[in-house]
Amino acid sequence: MRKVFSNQEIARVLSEIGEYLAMQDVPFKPRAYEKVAVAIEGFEENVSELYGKGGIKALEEIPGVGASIAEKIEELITTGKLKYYEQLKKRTPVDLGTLSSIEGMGPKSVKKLYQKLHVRNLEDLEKAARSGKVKKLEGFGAKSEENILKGIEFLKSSGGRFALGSVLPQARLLEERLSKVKGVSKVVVAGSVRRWKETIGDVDILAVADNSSRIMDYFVRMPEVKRVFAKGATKSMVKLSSGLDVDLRVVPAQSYGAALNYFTGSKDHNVALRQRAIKMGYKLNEYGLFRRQATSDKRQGWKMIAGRTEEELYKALRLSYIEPELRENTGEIEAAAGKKLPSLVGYSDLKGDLQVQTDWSDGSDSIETMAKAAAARGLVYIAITDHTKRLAMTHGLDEKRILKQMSEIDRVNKKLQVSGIKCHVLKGTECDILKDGSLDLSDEALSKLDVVGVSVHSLFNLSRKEQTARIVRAMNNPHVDILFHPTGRIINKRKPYDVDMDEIIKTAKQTGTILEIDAYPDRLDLKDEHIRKCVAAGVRMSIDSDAHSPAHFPVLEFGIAQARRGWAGKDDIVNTQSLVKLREIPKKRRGS
DNA sequence: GCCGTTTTCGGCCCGACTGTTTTCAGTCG
Repeated sequence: MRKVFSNQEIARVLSEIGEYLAMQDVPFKPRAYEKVAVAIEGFEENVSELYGKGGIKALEEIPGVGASIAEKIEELITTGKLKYYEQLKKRTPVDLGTLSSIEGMGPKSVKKLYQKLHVRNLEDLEKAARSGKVKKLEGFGAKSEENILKGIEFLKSSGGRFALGSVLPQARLLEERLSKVKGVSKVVVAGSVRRWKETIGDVDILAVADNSSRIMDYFVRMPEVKRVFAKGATKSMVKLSSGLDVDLRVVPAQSYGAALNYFTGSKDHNVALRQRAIKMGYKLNEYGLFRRQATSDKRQGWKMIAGRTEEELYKALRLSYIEPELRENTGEIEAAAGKKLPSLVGYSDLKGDLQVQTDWSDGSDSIETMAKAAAARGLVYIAITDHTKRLAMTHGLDEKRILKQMSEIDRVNKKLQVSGIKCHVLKGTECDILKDGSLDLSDEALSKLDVVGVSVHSLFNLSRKEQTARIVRAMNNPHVDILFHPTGRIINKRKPYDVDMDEIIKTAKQTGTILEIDAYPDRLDLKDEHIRKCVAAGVRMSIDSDAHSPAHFPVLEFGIAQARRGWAGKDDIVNTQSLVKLREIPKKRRGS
């Protein structure tokens, strides 16, 4: 059978071609490949299937794909290989993906390190840096060597944990497939995936089956299984070719709830639950909740009183049901005992999206396409928030172009209305915060917009004091509505910049600035503990996709999960509001 | 290598920062 390429795989090949071309100082092409890689990664339809239906013509319809790249995609899909790519790789056979994921390492450095020191992968690089060879290279120095080691350290410290965004699709696929195995009545992904933790160590899957050997056989023989660590009647453990470890456990139906609870965790939550059970004279384990009972021969026995469902388990422990996102033993058990758990924002509560990029800057699609895609997902408004001129590489907008974009938005809104599509497009910006906290667009331009988002994209290394003052000043601009991705972190890649979040939250409260929960799975910024502080302080938040293509809107569920982990209710999130109500918020702040 | 409200050929990829340098290459957004 011919291999069906996922969009991610095609995108990875194209983006590596871009990096190889950048190594050789080829002008313009790297940007073309990089851009098309982003477009394909975010493309809604499977590109292989698209090719199957419409051939090379259909490929050329994809934004950023021209005759040359279409041919390359065709070759990759039909032969499983791409000669052009192989040749480039042969010239510099390195683990490009990993090496360039180190902050500060780009294609030129990778090339030089390979040519001078034969660095092919992370281990080679660490060895070379530790032995002091790197700093002796022309163009490198002590500081660069130190930064490389720091980068490696950071990569390792995020060690072995995968971003939820990459794990969840794999986990859902396994869940779906395992549930089709004969004799299986229930399959559910438990563990940190079910709690929507932002990074995942391994995947725990729970199944109820009348014949455990059948599902276990199927599990260890799946095509993507690279190694089988263990295989038994109730528990098997494997490693997938993606590097992910997956455990499967088969439990009896009457213990399903207790097992689900046990394997969902967190460990701290479970320990606290068991302590509560003991105090009540019970015993709690993965098989159920048990009450002590005298038996006829006077020995102690245990009678199971709950465990078929999680609901009955919590009820028997005299707790309200605790959502998986809250199970971290950070006060949820006490709150559940006192019936004081918050009513969390729901997965279908969002009415709009306040951060969306288009092809006016670094997005891949038009305003109209994005609006239609949002409408198809049930969103009734979106704000177009393209980058501003300071981010020149994204072709950020200046005052002149933003005026032009505003009239384009008017045109699109009219067109949507005529065709009966219920999604209103708001005029917005993702305006750069400059070094001193001033903004990249004039107040006059900002005053014309519906939604002004601001964000930091430069000078991540300012001192805590300077960085905080910079952002606080921006938030004090009366035109500013939202602070986008407030800490700037990229999960597993870049630390948040040093900023006093308590001060930011305080300023948000004073100025009425909304803080964003950027739902993009490698950002998830704000993180859960900040969200909880915002909820406590009465600071309102927005959950935005940061979509750069129509296929990105589904990431909103990650943002909602993050909000739930931060105990946020519907009213804490502004874009659960209707457009009419939403519009009142910024207006109030401007005193009009 | 792509693309067309400024163009089917000639733009696109700017500007700041870091670390290495002493005038600049590499990286990032």
